[in-house]
Amino acid sequence: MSPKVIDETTLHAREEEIMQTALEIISELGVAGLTIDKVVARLPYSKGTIYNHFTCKEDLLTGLCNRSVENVAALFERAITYDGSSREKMLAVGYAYMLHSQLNPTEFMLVISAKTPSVREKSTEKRQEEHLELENRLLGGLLKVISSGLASGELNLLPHLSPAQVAFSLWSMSFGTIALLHESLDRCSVRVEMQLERELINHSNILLDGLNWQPFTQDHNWQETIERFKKELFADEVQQLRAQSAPT
Amino acid sequence: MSPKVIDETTLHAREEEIMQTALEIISELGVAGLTIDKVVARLPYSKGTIYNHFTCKEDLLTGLCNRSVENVAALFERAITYDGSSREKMLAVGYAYMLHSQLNPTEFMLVISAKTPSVREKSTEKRQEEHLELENRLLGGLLKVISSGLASGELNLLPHLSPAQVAFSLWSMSFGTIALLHESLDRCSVRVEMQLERELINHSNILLDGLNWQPFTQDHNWQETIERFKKELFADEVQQLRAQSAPT
DNA sequence: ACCTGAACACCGTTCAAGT
DNA sequence: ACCTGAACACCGTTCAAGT
Repeated sequence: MSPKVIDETTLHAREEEIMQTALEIISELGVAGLTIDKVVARLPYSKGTIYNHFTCKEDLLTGLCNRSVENVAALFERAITYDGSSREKMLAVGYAYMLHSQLNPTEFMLVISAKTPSVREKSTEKRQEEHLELENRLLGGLLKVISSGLASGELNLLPHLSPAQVAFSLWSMSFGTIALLHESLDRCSVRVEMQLERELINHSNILLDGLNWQPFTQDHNWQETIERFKKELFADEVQQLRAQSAPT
Repeated sequence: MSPKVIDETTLHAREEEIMQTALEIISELGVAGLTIDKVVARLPYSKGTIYNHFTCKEDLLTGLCNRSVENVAALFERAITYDGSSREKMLAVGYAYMLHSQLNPTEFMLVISAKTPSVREKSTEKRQEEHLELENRLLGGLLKVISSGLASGELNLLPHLSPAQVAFSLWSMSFGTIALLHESLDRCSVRVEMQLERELINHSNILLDGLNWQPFTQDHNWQETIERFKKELFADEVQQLRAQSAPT
């Protein structure tokens, strides 16, 4: 009999199905609760088939992580289309990052775990390279906004700072703020009084002032800018977030 | 026969021994490589005894995390004794955090993992409360420096920012920077050109400028301040770091 | 060429038996 | 009162047998 060959798109759809199921399990039971047995139990495939797609559990985690970073990149690319000053665009990117982390708390956690050496070391070379490419895509968006700020004269860098360093400072700040205020992390008494949206905007403004990026915090109505983000860029996401936090 | 009662200090010493062994295993094999079997194999106690000290594996991880935060707190308390301006003291705290993360990369990773819901949920109430206390001790140090900056007039806050928010912005920035440049995390092409010490100082300076904390970056020789940190505050730690990175 | 699931090795946790 | 380690349930991974 002629050996059956499964076409690419079926394979791809199944991979997507496996990842979606794994994500659901992690949302319910945490990363530690993810088990290949449980994935198999929820799908019409056998263990062996899962292992045809992912070489090991960690490879599956890296796959999920990449899927999430891809969604973030798409959101960033939408953010920088905002019709406003370069500093507003930069803030839009930070806001997009925050929205994504709120809408997908499990995925945000996952990206952190997937960077852990124990996960990374076991993942496929292929999926690791894919991850680097995706991160570079993220940074590309930031660098575009930084160049346009420099070109327009709104951003006046101190001489010792490169555009890449500026991008990195913004990334560090956003990541740190979101990670520490992430709902799935412990709250200490100081953190409980913090609201993620408010603090992220505060931190961004402090940093952008420190970078010498005009208009400065006092010279612009940033609350109005945020309102425009919500309407013009992220209407769908904001609605999802409201639906999610509203009690049934 | 009179039942034998084991005295407190012996128990405490053994707990320390268990944690030290667990930390060594994690350094060698990663968090995922930690196994109670492996701990037992390296110590003269049985499985049951380990479970007398820690209710489960996650409780042991939280114990390790707390031990690490305690060391950070001690380092912070040393940092704020620096004989200089309030802004220099603040920078000293950030520098202390960075030094700790470089000297104890495994512990830094561990603190992140221990905040993960899957770990936290299984830990003892007692150890979780201990964790909150320790974090408040950390923040207490920061708040002291902020008050003294406000008192001396070196720090001029915009009206909408509270001292707690300032402390939190500095914490987020340092945490984000260290986490993203941490040796155990993935490097993407932009990150490879970054040096942790240089970037942490850059980021702190940008943030402190943005907070309106004098003297500003251009008005002071910060490299000199760092050199004084190395000599006056952290001579031991800097030496350890050199010994660690020097090839044998 | 691809799928299946029994089989194996390993690990967290418990607890009856010992001192 | 405390320790021990055999025993159990569960999980990641493999691979011989099937289609």
